[in-house]
Amino acid sequence: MNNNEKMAELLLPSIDKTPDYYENLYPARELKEGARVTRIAPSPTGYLHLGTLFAALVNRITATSSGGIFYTRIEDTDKKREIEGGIADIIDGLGRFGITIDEGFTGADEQYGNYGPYKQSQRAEIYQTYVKELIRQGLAYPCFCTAEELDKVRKIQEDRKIRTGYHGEWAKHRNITFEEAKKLIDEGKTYVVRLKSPGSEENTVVFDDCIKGKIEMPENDEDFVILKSDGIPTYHFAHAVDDHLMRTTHVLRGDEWISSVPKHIQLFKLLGFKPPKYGHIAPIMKLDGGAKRKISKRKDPEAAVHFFAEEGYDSQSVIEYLMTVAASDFEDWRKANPDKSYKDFKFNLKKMSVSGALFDSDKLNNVSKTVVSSFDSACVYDKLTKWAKEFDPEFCAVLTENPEYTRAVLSIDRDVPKPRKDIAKWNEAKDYFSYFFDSLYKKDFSLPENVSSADAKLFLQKYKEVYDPSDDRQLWFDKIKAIAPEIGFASETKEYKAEPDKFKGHAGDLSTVLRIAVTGRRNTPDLCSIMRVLGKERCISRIDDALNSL
RNA sequence: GGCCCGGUGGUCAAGAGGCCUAAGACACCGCCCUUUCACGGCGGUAACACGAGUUCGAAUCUCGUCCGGGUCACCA
Repeated sequence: MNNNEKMAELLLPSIDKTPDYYENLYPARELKEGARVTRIAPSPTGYLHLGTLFAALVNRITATSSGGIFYTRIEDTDKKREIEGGIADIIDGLGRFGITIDEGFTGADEQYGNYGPYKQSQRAEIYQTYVKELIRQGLAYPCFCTAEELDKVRKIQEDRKIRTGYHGEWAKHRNITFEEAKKLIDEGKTYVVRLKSPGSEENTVVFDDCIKGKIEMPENDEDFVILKSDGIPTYHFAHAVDDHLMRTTHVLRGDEWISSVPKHIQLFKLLGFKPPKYGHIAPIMKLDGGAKRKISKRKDPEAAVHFFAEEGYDSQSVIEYLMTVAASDFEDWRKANPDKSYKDFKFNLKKMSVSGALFDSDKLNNVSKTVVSSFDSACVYDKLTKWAKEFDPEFCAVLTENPEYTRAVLSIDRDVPKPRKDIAKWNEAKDYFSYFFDSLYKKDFSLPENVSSADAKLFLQKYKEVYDPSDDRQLWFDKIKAIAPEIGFASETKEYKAEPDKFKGHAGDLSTVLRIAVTGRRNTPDLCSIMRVLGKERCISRIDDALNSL
């Protein structure tokens, strides 16, 4: 045994497998030419974040459109930051947004597939096998520096204004001998394993990013940590081993990773792996004061995807919005294919924005109105009551008290060829539909400026006499038109516009009076339909109420 | 500070040396349609960060300046 081999045995005595074992265990995937294998590798340190959802979407659609595989892997190598229920929240969250998972974690405790386990804490032995091999080849070594020592070194480097980090002559244990290591271990000292980087800052590494294009950076010369003192690898090392063994073809991740690519490429090379294609996704930004910054879990409510559920955005709306952010040509496609699933869109990573886009809630609302307008009333009933049940139980009780009635309310101007685009999120619904429910109804009889209270009363009086709930839309309005001239209003808007001085207003103003009397507001969907749903009794009583109050 | 990346209307963006007198979408404004509102249709305000250079010609290529973002852990 040479010294490297002795070192390997000293540090990882219990590892008895070799990389070959795993290479055979996880053979190349049999997929058709061009199929892309992608993944999302969240760490369960918090709840599902907008950025994670966005990355998942991009990975998902990249796999889908190439006939490939999209899988999930849990990166739980940092036990200190892990939170309870984190995995479930992330995986279930993706499910709620319709992101299907082909392989890997499909639930908090469920994993599926031939390339597992898909949780890094269950893969310690695999990583250690590869670390052992690196040590054997003299490409990794133990480092016994404490955090304090490392701090001190960095201070010195800062003072001397030289590049900080554990590299070159600053790599204290780079050439540690077997005997020295053994002595320190026998003394009970803890250590990490570092890569013995053969790189030099003088060299440049070039890679072609699927999203950002060609990027050049200095080669990595830092002896970064690959195995932490607890025997668990760092992200960098786990990424190389996992994405190789799981046969990932495209690593599409947040662009905060871009600066570590030289490390990763070096690792792949040293381990004898073929590097995947990288694509670095620009973050979704937010305006804070005057400054643009990455949307943050801690500061921004909309960073946690849960926020959208609370607001009552349909998951489709959020996905649709995210697609417009992901692909600059998506909106044109959508216009041409209004009824297709976004999954049929030919997604091209090259069309992705290179720099971060500001989160635009106006745009989200606009997109969402279109999405919601495509739902029929039965669908809206289900979605709305489901939302209300969780976030506004009182409203839910009101909605479900008489389901047939609520369905009729929801179908107004909806189950028609050109449905209204008026609701973006369910938390707007309570106010929007309030006048249909006596317990929520708030009367407000403020009249338009050109209608006197006397004329309004006169009109309502006359209208009551001819009101018939069975009238169709045409007849309904004809009756209002018929009354108009009797109180000095024009029957036709054109008439009024032609000679405004001859009239007090037009029939439209009178319909507004009726609208105010019946619904307490000036703007509503089609009043005739509303009155029909409201029923004669309620309409008459509200008109009477208005008559008394005006 | 070092290293990366990026700067086109308020926002998202098309744009690959002449097709740019710079698309489209959201927001905003006006008009039309109209029982109100919304939808829809038509129109409008509004942008190539700055300075040099290359070129017959630059939003597009080069350099510099400025500004913004990311990253420099036993975190991912």
